[in-house]
Amino acid sequence: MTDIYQALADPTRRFILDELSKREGQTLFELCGRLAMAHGVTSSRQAVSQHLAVLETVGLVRTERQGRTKLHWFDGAPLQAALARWPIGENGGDA
Amino acid sequence: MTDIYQALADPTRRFILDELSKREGQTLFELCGRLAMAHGVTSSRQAVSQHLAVLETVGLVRTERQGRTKLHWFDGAPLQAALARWPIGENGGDA
DNA sequence: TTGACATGCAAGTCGCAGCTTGCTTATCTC
DNA sequence: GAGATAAGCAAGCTGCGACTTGCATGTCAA
Repeated sequence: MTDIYQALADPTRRFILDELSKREGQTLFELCGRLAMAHGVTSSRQAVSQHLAVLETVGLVRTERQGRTKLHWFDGAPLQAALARWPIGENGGDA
Repeated sequence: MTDIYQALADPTRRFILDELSKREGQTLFELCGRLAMAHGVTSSRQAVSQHLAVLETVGLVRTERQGRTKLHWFDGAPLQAALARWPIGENGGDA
């Protein structure tokens, strides 16, 4: 339903990826705090949770349950495939 | 208003980039035809025009007027910056 | 077991992106 | 100039995505 491009379209989700790429294995609560601190994101816990679900669906975030907490990891692999779709940088057309 | 990630979120806009990266300097009408042929995109001329405006705003498409036609070029440079935001592939965390 | 903590689920609301419709502008040909 | 072609503009409609609200589930500590 949701593809990786749509997942990246939301600013909050990009901030989440920022935080997860800086510090892996964060819980939902930890992430909410860091989003507020670093990016001024005031989203509620549920909102962040839904964003994480989207990111997990498209493979940008991997998760692991530990007791009553859920840890989240960033996975940049899907980005490579997504952006390899078009030529980057040099396309000696008119330059 | 619109950033590059939001610009990439729409499937039709991605098809437009596909076509423009395959064949540069296309007009709006030419593009509409190719979108229909190659991707089954049935969007109207106005819809495609609006998509092109978005792509031009974020720098993924460059244009040049020639008389009563307007030619469009794909520019992949903004993709590079968008990519560099997160680590791709190897991030020696837990591997 | 009880209470507190961390997360999940589901329905409802609201705003905006994408599309259409109709008209207008600009350029070329005759 | 008149007509045809290519594109631009603006207002209105509609569906979907992001958020909230309320409650349910599951886990740990006492």
